[in-house]
Amino acid sequence: MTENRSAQRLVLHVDMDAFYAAIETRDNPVLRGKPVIVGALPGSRGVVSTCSYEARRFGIHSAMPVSEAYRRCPHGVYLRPDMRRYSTVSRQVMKALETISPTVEAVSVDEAFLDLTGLELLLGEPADIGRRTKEVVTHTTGLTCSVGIGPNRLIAKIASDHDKPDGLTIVPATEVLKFLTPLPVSCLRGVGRVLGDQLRRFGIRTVADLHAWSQEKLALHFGATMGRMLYRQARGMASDVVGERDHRKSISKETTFGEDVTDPLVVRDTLRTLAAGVGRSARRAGLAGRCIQIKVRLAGFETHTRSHTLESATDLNEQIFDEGWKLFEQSGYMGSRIRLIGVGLSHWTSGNQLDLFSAREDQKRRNLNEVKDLIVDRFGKKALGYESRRKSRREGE
DNA sequence: TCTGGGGTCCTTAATCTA
DNA sequence: TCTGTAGATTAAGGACCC
Repeated sequence: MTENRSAQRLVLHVDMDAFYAAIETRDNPVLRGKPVIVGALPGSRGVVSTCSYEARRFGIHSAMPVSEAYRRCPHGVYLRPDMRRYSTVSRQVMKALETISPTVEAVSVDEAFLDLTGLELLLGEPADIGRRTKEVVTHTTGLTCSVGIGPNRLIAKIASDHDKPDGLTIVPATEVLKFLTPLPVSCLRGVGRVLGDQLRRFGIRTVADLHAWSQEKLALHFGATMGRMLYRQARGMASDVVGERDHRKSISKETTFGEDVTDPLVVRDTLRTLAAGVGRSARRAGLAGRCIQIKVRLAGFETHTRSHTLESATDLNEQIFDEGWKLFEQSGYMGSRIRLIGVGLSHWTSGNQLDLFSAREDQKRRNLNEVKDLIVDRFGKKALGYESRRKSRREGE
């Protein structure tokens, strides 16, 4: 984190090029050279996750509504994401990166930071390490990536985005301001549409414009936290620590209905399914949470949340559902046109804070639920019915 | 144009508690 | 015992990221 140390540190950022679309094209050569769009299918509600560079020529980009993408490119190839396959490739990429540096931090399925500090003696100049990283990734996966190298995470990340696809950009510590100041403020972390608009109203369009503002002035207009963050980033100051990511802080599942729903029974059934998904994820991660939150998006797209903190933690499907349904009943949205419903679990509590007896009882129920999940996963719901019928027959004998 | 899903972090306000 | 206060916790909403 220390800025004076930054001069000696070296951080590399790897960003896979059009990751999902590239995997689809690699695995199905017929798609080569075609606009490939991965995300929701045309005719459904949803957005584009990733698209090939051929599709980008039509102005398509990620987060664009798929209806708009289809208008721009009706002859494109539209595919649903296959996250399991992408995760497998992602693990191969991360494994390959570990041959470059022992400190690899996976930021997402298609991005990672590497700490290169001290490796120059072993692997050569930053440019050599960058080229070698790209070679290793391509050799392992058959995919290309873009690499940025800089004195901290911010600069490395902006550098990897600077020359895409298949690029390599190196920004020495002495060149940071020269590299950063001509860029638009939207390249900075935390500057999205809303803050971008606000900054523009003050005439701030580039990092150079931002650089001219004092921290006090920024804090006055954008709040102390944001002001400090903008001030530091405009000077290329950021964390240079690469390492393990913090553990996840929440688990949630949500779904957007194909058409808005007013029937409480449909909402209830959906919430039950989502709660089961949250419970299953929590048990698999060995987590139990005290805070249950629901999310409701109405037809007009306004989104509301309601939450409740329990006295003790849970990971049980039924309890997550019960609390979630209670929150929905109390929310006053019953009978409204619902676009999306979601449920989440957070505020983890470690097991030793639970009352021992109830923890044991909970464990029994957890085990039972886990077994039921496994049976349903592997053999479908019918198998569960068969098991319970056989059990009741045995008990009757 | 008409907006997914799964996350994190920040802000603000109300309430609780030492 | 009463009151003021600061800090923690809870709840809700929003922005942003991939």
